[in-house]
Amino acid sequence: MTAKKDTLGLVAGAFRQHDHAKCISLLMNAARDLCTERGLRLTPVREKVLKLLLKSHAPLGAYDILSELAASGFRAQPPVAYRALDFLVDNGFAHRIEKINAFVACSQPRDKHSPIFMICNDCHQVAETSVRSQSSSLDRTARAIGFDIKHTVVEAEGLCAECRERMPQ
Amino acid sequence: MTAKKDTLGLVAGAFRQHDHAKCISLLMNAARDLCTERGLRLTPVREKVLKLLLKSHAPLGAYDILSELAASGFRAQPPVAYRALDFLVDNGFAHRIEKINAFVACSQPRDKHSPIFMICNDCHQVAETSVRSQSSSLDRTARAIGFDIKHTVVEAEGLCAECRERMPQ
DNA sequence: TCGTGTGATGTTATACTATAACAATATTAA
DNA sequence: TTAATATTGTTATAGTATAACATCACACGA
Ligand SMILES: [Zn+2]
Ligand SMILES: [Zn+2]
Ligand SMILES: [Zn+2]
Ligand SMILES: [Zn+2]
Repeated sequence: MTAKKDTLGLVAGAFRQHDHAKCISLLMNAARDLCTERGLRLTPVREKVLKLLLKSHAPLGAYDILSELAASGFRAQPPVAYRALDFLVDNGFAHRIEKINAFVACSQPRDKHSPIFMICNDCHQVAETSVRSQSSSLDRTARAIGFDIKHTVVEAEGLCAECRERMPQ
Repeated sequence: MTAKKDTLGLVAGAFRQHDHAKCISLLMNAARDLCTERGLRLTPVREKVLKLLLKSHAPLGAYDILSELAASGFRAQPPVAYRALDFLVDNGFAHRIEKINAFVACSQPRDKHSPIFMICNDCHQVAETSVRSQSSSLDRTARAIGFDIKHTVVEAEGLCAECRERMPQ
């Protein structure tokens, strides 16, 4: 019960009322600052892709991004999108969602974390939460068998609370 | 500490010494029995695909399976492999591993479960474990935000104990 | 300032993964 | 038997991702 409070604190914007304009500018600024701090280059195409990901909390496929880049006057061959996405993912500004071959902006780019995604099959929005703890089944099992985890994928698909309430019956 | 014992009990064959011939025949028989019990048809192509998946604990891509089907005289258009795999996955005889677009035979086809995969980047074997409990971070978070989970993807990639020991230095 | 090395982008081509659509056949049940 | 249903055969195409190599931009020491 007390744990839930903490967990809730980590729930990203999607599925929750929030000031999304503020959400966007906050994350955009965070990215700019982090790049400066770390000597990374947030080039025009990289910045544009991050902006596209931040526009909503719905995940975008690489080819969705490619179309939008083209519409904005960028070069639009697949490697352009994939390279920008690789940069954003490698540096923690975005995550790849394996289940749906899509990408979302990270909601906590400052903290190293293992993201957990809840993918709503109805509204197609995605909520990001994360675990910093070593208490997940995954970590416990890995330790038990001596497996050294480099990266984790934790995703759930189903219905978000809002869509469930809106459901017939 | 006591929990680890239970967790270990769920670890599948891969990464552990085991009688793999027995492992294969056990799972093959389980599939045949379950199909009989449930009125499912383990047709030749479906049985062949399951055999291919059971041959090792390494995951196979759909097109790997397609080649092997062709080599065994089966028709070899993509839908043939995908349909057989869909049947096996839908009925719990195999799982899809999202991170690597590949398939493995399930190691506990009798029990409904949410599988967890540990994918070794060196030997490319995969160990399946599972959680029946509602105690994972995923379940706790889902309950906290009212998200209704239909399916989960939990995968870790890294190095298995054996490969880590074999590593230079 | 000029090279020079590094990283980033441009571009073509291709590889890999998956499904739509419809025809043909086999199985099951009325 | 016949009709409904499930499975398989086949062609074509959609969707996702990367290899390879050319060119360009920028940082930094000479
Ligand atoms: Zn927002
Ligand atoms: Zn994140
Ligand atoms: Zn085995
Ligand atoms: Zn399983």
